[in-house]
Amino acid sequence: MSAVPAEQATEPAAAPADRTLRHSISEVSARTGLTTHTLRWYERIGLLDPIDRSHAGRRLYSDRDLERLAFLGRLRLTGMPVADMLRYVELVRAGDHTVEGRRDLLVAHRDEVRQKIADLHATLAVLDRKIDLYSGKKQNT
Amino acid sequence: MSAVPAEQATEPAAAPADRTLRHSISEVSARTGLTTHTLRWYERIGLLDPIDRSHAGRRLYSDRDLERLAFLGRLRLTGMPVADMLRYVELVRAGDHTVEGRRDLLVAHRDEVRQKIADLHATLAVLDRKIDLYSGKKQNT
DNA sequence: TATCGAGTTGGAGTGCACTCCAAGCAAGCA
DNA sequence: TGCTTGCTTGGAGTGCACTCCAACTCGATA
Repeated sequence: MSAVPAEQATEPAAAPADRTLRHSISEVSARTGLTTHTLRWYERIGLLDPIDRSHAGRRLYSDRDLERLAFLGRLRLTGMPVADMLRYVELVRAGDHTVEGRRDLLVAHRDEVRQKIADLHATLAVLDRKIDLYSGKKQNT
Repeated sequence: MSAVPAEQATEPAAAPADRTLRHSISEVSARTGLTTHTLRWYERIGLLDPIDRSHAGRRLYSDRDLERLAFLGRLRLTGMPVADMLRYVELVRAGDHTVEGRRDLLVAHRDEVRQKIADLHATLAVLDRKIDLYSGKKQNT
C-alpha cells in the first residue's frame, strides 16, 4: 500500500470484490503468529499503515495488510531489527523514487541472511560431531 | 575443563607445554569477538569456570578456556539462550553421568538450527524475488 | 436486560543480554 | 617519581522488542 499512488480511504462500489474481505485482529494473530499486542504495537510505531476500523472502532485487516505483514514477518523472523523494517516501510510510503533505497536495504539484509545461513551450517557441523561423540562414547567439554 | 577430573590449579613441571600458554582478556576478546564485558559477565554467571588469575589478579585464559568459549560462542551465535547454555555447562560440570542430558540438549538445539536454516532459505527466496522486481521495474509493497 | 467475549486505548512493566560506571591497583616507561 | 595503560570489582544502567494492565465499549446471546 501507498506505493501504488491514489488509493486512500473510500472506494465504495464497482471494485472487483478482491480486497473486500476483512479480518479481525485475532484472526490475523492466528495467521501470522504475531500476538495481538504485537500487531497493535506495529501499527502504533508506524510499521503498518493505520488499519481500517469497523464503525465500532475494531480493526479490520485487509488481505493487503496480511501480505504486508507476511513480508514484515519474514524480515523480522530472519533478524532484521524493527528500526530497519520501519525504514523500509517509510521508503515504500514515500513513493516510487525510493525503489533504489529499498532494494539496497533488502540486498543488505539478504547478505546478512546468507551470513546467518553460513554460521548456522558451521554450527550444525560442530553439533553433529559433538552429538556423535555423546552418542558413542563418554567425552569431555 | 571439569569434565576431565583432577586438573585444578598448579602443575608445575614436566607438562607437555601444551596448555601452558595464557591469554589476557583483551586477547580473548579479540579472538572470540566477545567484549571484555561479556567475558567477565559469562564468568560471573557461571558460564565459564573461574578463570585463573595472575599474581596481580588478572585473568589468564588457557587454550582450553578458549575452546570452551569457541563452542559457547557458536551456541550463542545460533540463538541458544544464555540460560540454556548455562544448563549445558552445568551438566558438563556435573560429570559423565550427564552425557545423555547434554546430548538431548544439543539435539534440541540442532533441530532449532535446522528450522532457522529453513526459515532463512525461504526468506532468501522472497528477497531474491523482490530484489529482482526492484531492479527491473517499479513495483509496490 | 444482564452479561459475556472480543475488542479498544495510553502508558507502564518485563526479560534478555549485555554494557557501562566509578574507584582502585599493578606494571612498564619517561 | 609520576603518568599511562590495562586490568580489577560490584552494582547500576541500557536497548530492544515486546507484553501486560486497567478501564472502557460494543455486539451478540440467554
